[in-house]
Amino acid sequence: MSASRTARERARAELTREIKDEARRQLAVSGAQGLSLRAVARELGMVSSALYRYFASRDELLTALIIDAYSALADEVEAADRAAATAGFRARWQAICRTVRAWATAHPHEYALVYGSPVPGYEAPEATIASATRVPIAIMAIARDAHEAGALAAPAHEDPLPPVLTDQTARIAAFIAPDIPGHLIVRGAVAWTQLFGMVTFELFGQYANALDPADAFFDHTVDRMADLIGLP
Amino acid sequence: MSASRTARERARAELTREIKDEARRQLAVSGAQGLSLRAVARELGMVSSALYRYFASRDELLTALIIDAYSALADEVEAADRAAATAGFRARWQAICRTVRAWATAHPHEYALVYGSPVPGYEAPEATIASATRVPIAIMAIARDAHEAGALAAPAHEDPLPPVLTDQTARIAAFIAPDIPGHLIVRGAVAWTQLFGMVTFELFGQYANALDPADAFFDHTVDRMADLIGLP
DNA sequence: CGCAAAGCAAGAGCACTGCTCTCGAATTTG
DNA sequence: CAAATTCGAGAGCAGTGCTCTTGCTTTGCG
Repeated sequence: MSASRTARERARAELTREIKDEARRQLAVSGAQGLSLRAVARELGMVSSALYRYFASRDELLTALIIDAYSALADEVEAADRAAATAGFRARWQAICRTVRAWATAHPHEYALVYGSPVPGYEAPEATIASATRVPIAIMAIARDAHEAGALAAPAHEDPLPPVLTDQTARIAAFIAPDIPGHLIVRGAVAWTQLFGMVTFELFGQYANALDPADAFFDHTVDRMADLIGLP
Repeated sequence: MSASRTARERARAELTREIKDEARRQLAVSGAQGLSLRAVARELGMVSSALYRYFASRDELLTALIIDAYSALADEVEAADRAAATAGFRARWQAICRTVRAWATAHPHEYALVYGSPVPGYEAPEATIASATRVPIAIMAIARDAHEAGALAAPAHEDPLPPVLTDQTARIAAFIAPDIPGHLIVRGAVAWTQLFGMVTFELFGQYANALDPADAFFDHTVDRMADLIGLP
């Protein structure tokens, strides 16, 4: 039954994996532009048309790679967060930042695939969202934990948020912990944006000839953002 | 002389412009992926090989479009900065931010071309740098002007910078005004990164279903960054 | 003015791409 | 065992970037 089903299905699952692996390999070499279905098939010793039994189109293959990339990054980020759990809130935030940057540096083309320009004219399918939100959720979770522990420093400046932002942060808070104040969500979003803004700028060359190498600026700003959130 | 030279050269310049215009039009519709030399040539009523007299390759056409995009954005940003000159330092910063966001929203594919993933495996040629630095320079100039006017609020936190960062900020300051303190350059770079991080996240869909529409978050964070720099 | 030199568009052609369709062979299911 | 499904192979279509050769036009110099 399950063994008989695996006969074909297992071969299918394995080939699907091999296709993605080979595609990832090509991606790392030539980027999303250079990803050729025919080349993938050639490398796997099959003919190009056979590949369409596994992925209906090039875009579908890319979507699969996008989901995998989001998941791979989130796996590492969550693991780093857990590993730093006992070292304090600021250490968790620093661990997440370092992990994001290291992963992006190690897999620049995969990073570009998910955080760079959307590749064709296609919309990111719903399936990518769940994986994409894991990193910002991990960041917000630090803010929540610090808030619940009463460890957050008093913010410098607390004007009331505009109504739209109050609604949006409340809806976000509902996913993390309902009692997080809106201001804290906003500060988390700023830190999240700053983190990926830095990694993107560094990877895409905007810091060239000025803040490159960006290690010092990165570490300094990570601490700045921890201050902004109010982490001890 | 100059009139005879224009006979051919003017035709050449005009055709070069028409090619770029048509390419920009295609870019706006189908993105960088969909930019086809053959389609551009077809639309202009010429044969594809003739196009190679004007641009040696597709990448060279893209590079030309990149430089134009940087310049177009910088033109608008500098104009907005000048227009807000009398309204104060914070108003200048806000004007720049609004202009960047508006331009990016109006020209998403051109924005993606310059601030998204580097398109092929190609390095941004030196020629792009001059145009690319105009926006960050405009931002740093606000910090410089506010500093020289003695209008900056005292920063919250002033640990000495690490040596690498001191060197880098000193080298940047040399292009703006030598007496700007390193901390101020760093804060300007944070604000600059945040600005483009927000625009990129918004345009590429990372705020979808959470901070979208991002108007309120954007305006709020712009003010937050003005606070960070210390603008009155 | 006339003629060589340079600039130009056109066309054919190469090697490649994503994708479709059909056809036999293998495998799973009833 | 037979029917139904799944699969790989191959041919083929329309399109791509890019090269090279062939003539024509414009330019600049003697």
